[in-house]
Formats: sequence, C-alpha cells, structure tokens
Amino acid sequence: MRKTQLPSPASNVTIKDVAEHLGISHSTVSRALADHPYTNAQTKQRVRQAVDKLGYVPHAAARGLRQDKGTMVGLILPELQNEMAVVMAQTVAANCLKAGLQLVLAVTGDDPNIEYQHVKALREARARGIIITASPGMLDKTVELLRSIPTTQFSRRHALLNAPSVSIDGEQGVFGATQHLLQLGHTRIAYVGMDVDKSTGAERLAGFVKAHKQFGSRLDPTLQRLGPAMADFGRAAVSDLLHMGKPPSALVMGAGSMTMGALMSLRQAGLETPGDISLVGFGDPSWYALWSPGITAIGLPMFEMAEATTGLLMRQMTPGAQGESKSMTHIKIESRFLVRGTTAPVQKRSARRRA
Amino acid sequence: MRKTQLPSPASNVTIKDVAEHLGISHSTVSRALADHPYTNAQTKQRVRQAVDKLGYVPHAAARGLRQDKGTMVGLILPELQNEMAVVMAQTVAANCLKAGLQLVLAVTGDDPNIEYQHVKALREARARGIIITASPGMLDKTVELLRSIPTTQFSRRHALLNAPSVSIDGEQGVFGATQHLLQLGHTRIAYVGMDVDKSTGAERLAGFVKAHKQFGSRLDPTLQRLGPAMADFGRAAVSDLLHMGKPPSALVMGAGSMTMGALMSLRQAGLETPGDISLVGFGDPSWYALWSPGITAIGLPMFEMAEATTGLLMRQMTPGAQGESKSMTHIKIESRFLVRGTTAPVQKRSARRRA
DNA sequence: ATGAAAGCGCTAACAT
DNA sequence: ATGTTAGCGCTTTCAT
Repeated sequence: MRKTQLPSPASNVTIKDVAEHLGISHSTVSRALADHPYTNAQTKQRVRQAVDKLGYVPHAAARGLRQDKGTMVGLILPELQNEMAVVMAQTVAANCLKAGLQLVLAVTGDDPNIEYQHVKALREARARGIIITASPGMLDKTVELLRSIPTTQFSRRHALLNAPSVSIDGEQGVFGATQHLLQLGHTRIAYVGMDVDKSTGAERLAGFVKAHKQFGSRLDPTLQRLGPAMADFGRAAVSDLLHMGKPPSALVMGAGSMTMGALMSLRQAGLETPGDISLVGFGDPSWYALWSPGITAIGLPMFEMAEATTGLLMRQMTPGAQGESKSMTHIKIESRFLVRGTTAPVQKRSARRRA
Repeated sequence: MRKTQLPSPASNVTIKDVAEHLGISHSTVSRALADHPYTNAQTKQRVRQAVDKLGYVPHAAARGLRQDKGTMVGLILPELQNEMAVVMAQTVAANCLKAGLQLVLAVTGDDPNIEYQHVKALREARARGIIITASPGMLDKTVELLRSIPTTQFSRRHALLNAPSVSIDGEQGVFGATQHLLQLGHTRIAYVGMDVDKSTGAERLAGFVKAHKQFGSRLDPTLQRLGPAMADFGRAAVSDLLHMGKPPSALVMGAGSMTMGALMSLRQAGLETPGDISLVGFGDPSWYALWSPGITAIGLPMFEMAEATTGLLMRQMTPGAQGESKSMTHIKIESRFLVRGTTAPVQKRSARRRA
C-alpha cells in the first residue's frame, strides 16, 4: 500500500525540510518562525507558506531540550469531587491559556506515592510551576523535588515545604458557625469533620472547640466525629449521632462532602431542618441556596481563593521575583457565613429519632 | 552569598555527571536506569546510589526528542461545570496514572480558536492521544491536526473528524422523558434545551419532537426554548414560559445547567413540583435524589461513559490496533430514566402563576 | 540578513 | 557487560 500524500498525517517534517524546500538554511527558518528582529520580512512570508504547505509542526521536546524548560504547570489535588477543586482547575486553566502554558492535572487520592510520582514527572518535564494540596504524609523526596520548582500550596499547608500558600481560615469559619448556633441557644452541638492529620481538619475542629470555650459552653467529646472527607462518612456519622441517647440539636459540618452525607442521613431519618435539628453546611455549592429552606453554610470565596493561588504561583514563575527576594506569603482567606433556612433557635423538645 | 550545597535545588545534573562521578560511561548509566537486560546488577546498584546522591533528574524533553513521543494525553472540554466533565477528568486521570502518562486538561469554552491552540500545543508536544468534545465550529486546521493523533470524541461528534466516539443517546433520553409526561396526561409540555448547532442539542430536541409525533400529540413551537447551556438561560427561559398566557404543565430540561436554572425560576415563582408543575431534570448530580421530593431525571451513566471513552482511546494508542485495521467505533450510551417525585399526572387547573 | 556549526541530554546502534 | 559514537530537532553563537 502506497502512502497517500496528504500533508497532515505522519508529519515528521522538520525545520530542515522546510529549509531545503526553500533552498535556505534551517537557522533562517528558525529565526523566521521565532520572529527574530533581523529577519527579512519577505523571507518570513515564504517560510510561513512553506510551513503551511508541508504541514510542519514544531517539536516541543526539541525546543524544551534547548531551552531547558517545559511548557506546563501542574495542579495536584487529592480529588476532584468538591466544587473548590473544579474552580481551581478552571482558574488555573484560564491563566495557563493566557500564558501559553499547558495545565497538567494530577489527582493523588492523598496517596504520598502517587503524589511523588506526579511531582517527579512534572519535575522531569521541567514544569514551570506547581500548585499542590499536599497529602498529609508527603514523602521527603517529594518535598525535596518541590523545592526546585516554583510551588504554591493550596488549601492545606505542609510544615516542611517552604512554599507560599493560600488557605481557608477554617478555624474562623467553623468558629462562626458554632457561635451562631450557641447564640441560638443550642447546647448540644455536634461537629462532623475531617481527621486532624490534615491541617484543614485540625483547624476547623479548633474553631469548634474555641467557640465553646469562649462561650463557656461544655464540650461533649462524643459529639465530635472525625473521619475521611467522604459523603458516606458524613452519612454514617450523622446517623450515629441521631441514634444517641441524647442526640444533638444542631450539626456543624466540617467538609462539603460530609454535608451531602448529612443531608442523606437526615432525609433517611425523616427529620426536618430546622424543625427537628439545625444544620450548618460546609462550602457553598450553588444548590445549597435552592434547597428549601436554603442551607445555612460556611461559604468559601472559591474564585477569590483560586485567583490568589494562581497569582502567587505566577509571581514566582516570573524571572524578577525569584531568588532570595521572595518573602514567604501565606494568605488566609476568611469564609463567609451564610445564614439561610436550616438553622433556628433550639426547640424545647429535642429532635425525635427515626421516621 | 555562596551557594549552599544541597543536592536538590537547581539540579542540572545530567547522566554524564553521574557517569563521571562513577568513572563509567554515560551509556552504561542510561542502560542501568532503563533496566536494560544485559547490565550488571551491581552497576545498577551503584548507579542508583549515585543518582540519589547527586540528585539527578532525567530530562523528559531529551528523552522525548530521542523517542519522538511525549508522555501526555489531552482532555479537551468546553467547560468543567457539569458533573460529567469531572467524572471524565477523574477517569482519564486514573488511567493516565496507570499508564505512566500525564493528563493535560484543556478548557475551550467552545471557542474554536482556543480549541485550535490547545490541539496544536498537544500536537507539538507529541501527545499520545486526545479525548475531545469538539466545538461546534471546529476549524479545518484543527481537524487536520487531530488526524495525526489518536483521538476519541466524547459527547459531541464532529462530522468531518473521522475518530471514534462515545456519546449519550440524547434522543432516547428526552424521548423517554417526554413519553413519561405524555402518558401522565400532559398536553402542554415545554422543552428547554441547547441550540441545535451542537449535535447533542439537535438530538435531544429530536427526541422531544419524536415523542409528540409518536403519541399524536400536538407540538407547540412556543413551548420550545433553545439557548446556551447555562443556568441563567434555563432560569430565564422557564420564567418566560411560566408567564405565558397558557403556561405549560410540565417541563423537560435538555441540559444539567439549565435544570439548575429551572429550579431557581420555580422557586422564585413560588411554584411547587409536582403540584403546580411537573419537571424532568437532565443529568443526575447526587443532590437530585436528596431534593425533596426527589427530582425525576434523565440519568447519565457517567462512569460507564467515561470508561468507554478512555478505553477507546487507549485501544488506539496501543501499537497493535492502529493503522488501517481500526474499524470506526461509535458508542451510543442510553440514559436511564429516573422516576422520582417531581412528575405527576396533569392537574385539572393549570399551574398558577407567580407566588 | 543569512549560513555554518555547535550542542542541549538522552538513547541506541555498533563496537569491543 | 561496557565504552564509543552518532544523532533526535531545535536554538544560538559566530562568522560573513
């Protein structure tokens, strides 16, 4: 079977082929393509035509080898399930586009080995920068690798990694939510959130504790349920809470996925908010507002966070700001407490159990 | 300021440095690292140690140049707002990880120029494969470029691009929903969906029309509202529909984002489902089931679709299956109709307007 | 304004 | 089992 002569498929056309076709040297072609200052305008024209005609496609690897830098930016996240992750991806994608870079998305599932693998690949590709939500058990070698790449931490902050960060003020957020409930007269408030091995988990729990202390309210350890950030854990934890001898009259959720689970559990138990129990959700997916009677929530300024993170990374990637001059920036963004319909003053009779 | 001698930062250590350090040839190092069959085990050991000690990091571009292939797979989507996009990204990410490839995520906003830019960059990087939801106005040069890369189309299908595809059977889905409503006695059913310039938009509308024809029900053109796949369009369209002299008694939504908008509009108008009006949503985000009374919906087997798409791409990327032997595969996946609480038999009095 | 030539870091013959 | 050598396609001096 003879090869058809379509210009596009199997294009191994190089800069030399173009040069030969035009009877000029390949370095002239290179210059023309790069819009080099001292290049004949007419030559440029001819080169562009030849390029089109022959279907020449530059070889990124060759260029990357010469210039010792790649064209990508890495975004390393534990998962994509929450809205925040999606907003991050969108924002970084938009900025990459503007900068002519490619976004490499990596999902770790919080597995330190997978995390290492991604960072390594990015480093090998001479990635321009990395935005990462560090896994709790990040490997030393990963940290080391990261030190040689402009890095910005997002959401979680690793103790040993000396890179700027952007995170939510989870303590303030949960504190506000708890305070709100306390002021509403609730005394048995439960907190369902993430394990303290994640910095975010620890902070949010701290906010819960702090609010109780500050209001002189007694803290019942059995009302705190910590686990993985998954809907199912939230569901199970809330179910369990509802079956206690003295169930809580209010719920503060410490993660978006868990809020989903809480809703499932409540629905299954046939309980209503805020009639039977008050609820403060975490995060603010658009449907929270739609839910009747509207879910009271710890709202995250997602776009603001994403922009801040991307901005921090871009700054590091710009030649000027690098080196010794970079003062470490750690941005903490406050959540906005959104009072809607799922919280109300404590009822006389406690929440009834079952449907 | 003298440079500290940490092995990691500013690592320009090459394979030659490692060789020199060990007093051997650089090709031996290369072989050791590549686990070449005829290599002394002890040498391998020493090489690995030296690599660790010197902080050598392979240069992906150099390797890529030699082997004329990159390490990435592109996922090109119009947006990330819907759950399907997230599931796709997750699935592709998981498969890339297994294959040791990197996922490059590109968001086009359905802009043909941006789309071209992304495809071009991927082609230049010698990407291993691409999964794409083609924009309605895809440029010819984009199509041409795509022909030289293993490509799989997802969701939408471009007429001129000769690549396998996976898509939802939108016609079947909307047909089923409409039929359901028709059988419930509804005669004034509105359809709010995407413009017909997208293949998906055209198909879904076709399902709506087909159901009416098949059931001998009259089709009122004023009950069809087509526009961009955005929540706001859905909201506006439904509001408008509700203010008609003779408003519809049921709504079939042709896009997930629009369903969100419809819910907003209904809430704003103070109407209840299914009491005042019946509603069939599109897609099936997890909160549909939670919504009381549960949103009746055209459910998409998202994981199945994502797996099928990825599988199709992987097959093309494997040496064996390429070339003339590839019979074009177009997979059409049926939606699952989920009857929940927002649809009911038509009421005697039509939906009242306003709150 | 253009050509000639060197070399980026790696792999893969080809020797030995 | 290891060393030598030749490029991969490009950018970039250095000449001219």
